[in-house]
Amino acid sequence: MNKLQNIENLTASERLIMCGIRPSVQRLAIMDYLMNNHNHPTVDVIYNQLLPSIPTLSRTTVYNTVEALVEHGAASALTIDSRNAHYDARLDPHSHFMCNRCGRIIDMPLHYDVMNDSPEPGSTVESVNIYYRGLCNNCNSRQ
Amino acid sequence: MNKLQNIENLTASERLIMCGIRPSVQRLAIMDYLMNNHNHPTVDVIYNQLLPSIPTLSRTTVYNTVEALVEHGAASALTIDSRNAHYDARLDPHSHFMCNRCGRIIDMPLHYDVMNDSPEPGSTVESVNIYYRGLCNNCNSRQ
DNA sequence: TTCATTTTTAAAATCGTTACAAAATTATAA
DNA sequence: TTATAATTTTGTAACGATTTTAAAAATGAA
Repeated sequence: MNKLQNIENLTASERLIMCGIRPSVQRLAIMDYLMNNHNHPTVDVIYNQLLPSIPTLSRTTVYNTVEALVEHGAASALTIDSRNAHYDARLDPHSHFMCNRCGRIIDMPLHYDVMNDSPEPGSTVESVNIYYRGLCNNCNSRQ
Repeated sequence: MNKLQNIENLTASERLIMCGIRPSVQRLAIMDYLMNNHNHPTVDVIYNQLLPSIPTLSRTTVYNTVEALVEHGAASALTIDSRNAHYDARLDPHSHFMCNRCGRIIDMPLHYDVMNDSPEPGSTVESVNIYYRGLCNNCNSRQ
């Protein structure tokens, strides 16, 4: 629902409520993790990171929650990695780079006005993703 | 290997050879299908389309072949669809739109000089994909 | 032809994700 | 509060795309 201007400054709880998602212990933990770790985690990473603090957590809950977050505009799903989905709580326009060697995903600034493009008259663009691939600095310097 | 200028004008056989892939009946059929059908097919679509003419064809062969095509630069893989990979034999710079309702993938012109962007000093960009998502004209007009 | 190499094939295994139903939790209303 | 309904979480099973594996078939070289 990303309507208000500074949704980026809200707490996890506030963002959930603003997006129409009822907060629960699990949803708060997942939203909070995503907002404080801009590492574009997979479901499995989120699950394993939160397991110590929520020992009863189920993988299904993580799947359900990230699906709800994306559906309600509280986060977005990246398809840059064909193996599995990555999730991102940054809501401002930006793009992504994935290193072909180490798999790390790096945020990049977005220089283009991509939202105004359209494939054919009568179509409507709802979202745009720019995915760069290559070798990151680390992997490049290790020859 | 996409080095020569008009690789787009070559036959399937010529493109395979130029990319260092030994032509076989199956590889030729797959390369030819991709070059003549710009519908961004999945492995399953390719498999089912070619099965009538190559009744012994195996899905594994299609997987192996598209992997080789991508690896050697004779085609590219699209990760726009989280369900499964789509393949594209168009080698000139362009971007893609996927309709959220019907799933159709439409080619779009590329207006930006994305290959010159870089995530961090010392990194190298090997490929860029721009993925638009929304509703196509067809699906929009059906309310 | 014979032998080595490459390619194809089919079946099984893997793995991310989804479906499902029961258990637990939370909200509502008497 | 207590009873009841609705929502959420959980664990297991199912699913489906992809990968692995090993054997069979095809190809190339000598």
